[in-house]
Amino acid sequence: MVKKKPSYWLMKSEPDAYSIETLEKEKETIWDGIRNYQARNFMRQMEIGDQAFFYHSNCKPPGIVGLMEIVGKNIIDPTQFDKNSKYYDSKSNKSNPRWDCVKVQFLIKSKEIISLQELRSLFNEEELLVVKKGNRLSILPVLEKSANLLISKFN
DNA sequence: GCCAACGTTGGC
DNA sequence: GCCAACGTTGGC
Repeated sequence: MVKKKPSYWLMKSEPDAYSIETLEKEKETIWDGIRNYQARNFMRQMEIGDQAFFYHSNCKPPGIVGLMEIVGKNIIDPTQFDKNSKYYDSKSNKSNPRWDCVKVQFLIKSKEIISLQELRSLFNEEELLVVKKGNRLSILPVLEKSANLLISKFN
């Protein structure tokens, strides 16, 4: 059987909420709390075996800190039904859940953060969407070519 | 369907 | 804290 080439993604998280260090300890997690349709739809496009760069946002400095692998998909986000969660969504219902997510597994941590500033010196907006000013999407696709360059920067 | 008001993200 | 860049909501 021929194995499909993985696609690459970038997933943002504020390190105060969930960091690469936490993922390294826990080994895997479900990427819950996504409440943006475009970001959700990107997760639906992901396939098992795809890889995703872990991006620390809203911190100093922001940037790429590691790499993960997609190990599960179409997972109902449980926080949408949890009234105590900040991600509770009163408009979602269990017979037709609005929010689902993927499960990710820790692969590697970058020796040093690849800061947004450095990313801007390496890529233009087309080569890596996260360098676009004002880009608020928390999940983005990454071109294979850009992914290869990024991975080579990890050591 | 339009659009104003409002909310959120996230860099700086 | 400021603000740019959107996404969402709701009146009409």
